[in-house]
Amino acid sequence: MTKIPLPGTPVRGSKSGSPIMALLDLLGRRWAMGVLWTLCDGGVATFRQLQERCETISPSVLNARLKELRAAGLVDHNGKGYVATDLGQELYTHLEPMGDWAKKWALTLKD
Amino acid sequence: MTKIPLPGTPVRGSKSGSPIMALLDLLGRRWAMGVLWTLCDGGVATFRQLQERCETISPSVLNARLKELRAAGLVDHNGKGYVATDLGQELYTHLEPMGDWAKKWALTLKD
DNA sequence: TAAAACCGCTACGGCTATCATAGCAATATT
DNA sequence: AATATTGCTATGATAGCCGTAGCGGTTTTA
Repeated sequence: MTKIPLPGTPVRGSKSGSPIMALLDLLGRRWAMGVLWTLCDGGVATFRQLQERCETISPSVLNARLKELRAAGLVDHNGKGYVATDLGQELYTHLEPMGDWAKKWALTLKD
Repeated sequence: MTKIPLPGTPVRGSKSGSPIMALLDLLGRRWAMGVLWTLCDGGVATFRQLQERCETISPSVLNARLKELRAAGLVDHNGKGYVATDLGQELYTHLEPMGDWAKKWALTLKD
């Protein structure tokens, strides 16, 4: 079982666990942002639906990321499936503009 | 040598390499956002200065991330040291608000 | 009521990424 | 000529990730 990075506990880049470093540690794991993105972008989803939406994620990693995101209060599981919490949605509003930025980025790289 | 995720090439979560998935793959690597953050937040830095600022990053990983970020056009090296490009700075403007958000997040988790 | 499908996972073995530490060749400084 | 600084690279250990298979439980279908 992996250690879950939370503010106030030692994380990568900050022994005291500064909030931003804890966040970057949390999100800087394979599929962490992808799962949050997929969940916010597509709405409620069961474990297996999430798996499908992510196309190539393995269940063990999906499970690990979900545990972390839940512990961080970004994702929750109501009886029906996994959902982003208000906190998670709020973080997503910062993530979302990166979608448009990425398109521009793709064009820039063509030259 | 690791494959560098760029839009248009197969990446995690998208075989066609959709821009956002390429970006999430690029940034979803250990220290990727941390390096960009540290560089933008603290200004130009030599390899070793970056290493110090990141506190616990190993030179091999720093080197790997720098290669990727340079290939992605987010970071560059002028004779003096490493710098974020205009593109990199622009992406950072989307990253930066997460700093404040993270502080709020830290408070929320205390309850 | 029995079969089929779906639920959230977990186990496994193999590969890749990351880690900390040491050190090297080249240039700049003293 | 010696020292310090530059950007890395080598190494060997550990942790993370991958794909596949499948389990025990609930819900839906025939």
